[in-house]
Amino acid sequence: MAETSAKGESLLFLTDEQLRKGIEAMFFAYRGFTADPDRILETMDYGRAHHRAIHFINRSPGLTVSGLLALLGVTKQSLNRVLRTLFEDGLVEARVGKTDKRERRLHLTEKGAALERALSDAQRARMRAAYRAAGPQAVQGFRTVLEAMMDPEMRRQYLGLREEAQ
Amino acid sequence: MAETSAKGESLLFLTDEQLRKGIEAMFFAYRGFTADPDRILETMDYGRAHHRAIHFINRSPGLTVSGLLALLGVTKQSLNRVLRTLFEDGLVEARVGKTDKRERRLHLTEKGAALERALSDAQRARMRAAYRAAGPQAVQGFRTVLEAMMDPEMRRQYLGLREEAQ
DNA sequence: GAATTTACGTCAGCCTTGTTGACATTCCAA
DNA sequence: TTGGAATGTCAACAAGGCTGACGTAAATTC
Repeated sequence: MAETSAKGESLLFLTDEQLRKGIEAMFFAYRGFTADPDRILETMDYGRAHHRAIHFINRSPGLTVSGLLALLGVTKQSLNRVLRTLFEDGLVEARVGKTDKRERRLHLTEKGAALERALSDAQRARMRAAYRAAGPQAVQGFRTVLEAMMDPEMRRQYLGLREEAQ
Repeated sequence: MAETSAKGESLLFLTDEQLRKGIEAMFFAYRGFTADPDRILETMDYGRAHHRAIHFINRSPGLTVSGLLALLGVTKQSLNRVLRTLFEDGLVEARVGKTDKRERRLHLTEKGAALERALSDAQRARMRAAYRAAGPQAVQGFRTVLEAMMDPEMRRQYLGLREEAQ
């Protein structure tokens, strides 16, 4: 992949110092990345874990619990604690699977969708500003490097998004 | 900034869908980013918080506690718990400041430096593989977008690295 | 039709890492 | 000399990870 650019021209970008800069960039940028939604969440009684669940349920309506578990990479006990509060507060609802009645298909309620919008609007605003400042070429590179940094299994999840909703 | 590229050519990279992909890329990539050091840390009795402290002390020997506090963005009580175990285990040592004797200048011991090397070797290996696969142009874009995504204060910290050691 | 496996929930307990609040010490600087 | 900065520390609490064990209903397999 990335056969395009002059890859062999110079390996200066692979020095330990360059890599360290990249590592710190990830650290600091991730803080910015989560800062805006975190501010919204803390006014309610939610945390980042709730945000992640809401995000993926919104992205793939009808997602099963085990599907969500695989995406988030946590234990079911941990996820359940979060899901329970989302059910109780009426942000998420579970519908029994049509073909397999053991499954619980997760959907956002109107209220849940509203929160999702608030959270992702905030997060997208920052992302949009960063993208705009950096330009399309940089965005392309950004995505390429991030994708290469994922574990293979996560990369599958990331790339195979479209076909795993119901 | 980034006056270089054809910025006005097309704004397709700013669609909500593109932004959502970017958001998920950050999420999944960050998991990969921390996975290797995490594996090493959990064999010892340490966590990610220890890693972060060790990283920044290594980068800026002689860093003060409050300097580290600012970099990490946590409370002193939280940091202190971590620092204490690092002192006890002989990975970090504190030297009283020369000019200001209230300050405790933090340094890695040989043992601490060894752990730092192990952790950053693991993390750099993944970063290097990603960089190599993506190519220098992509790496440039990656860094540009991440930098734009940081909070201004964090960007200062990130860019002003070199001059804050003792 | 019985046995097993799968999907899910739940109880209990533990750990790390974050938080707030309060208080003490030391030392620099005005 | 006095205020404030740099630091440590005690206590208590919360979020959100984890493991282990157990239960139930539905699907699947033998």
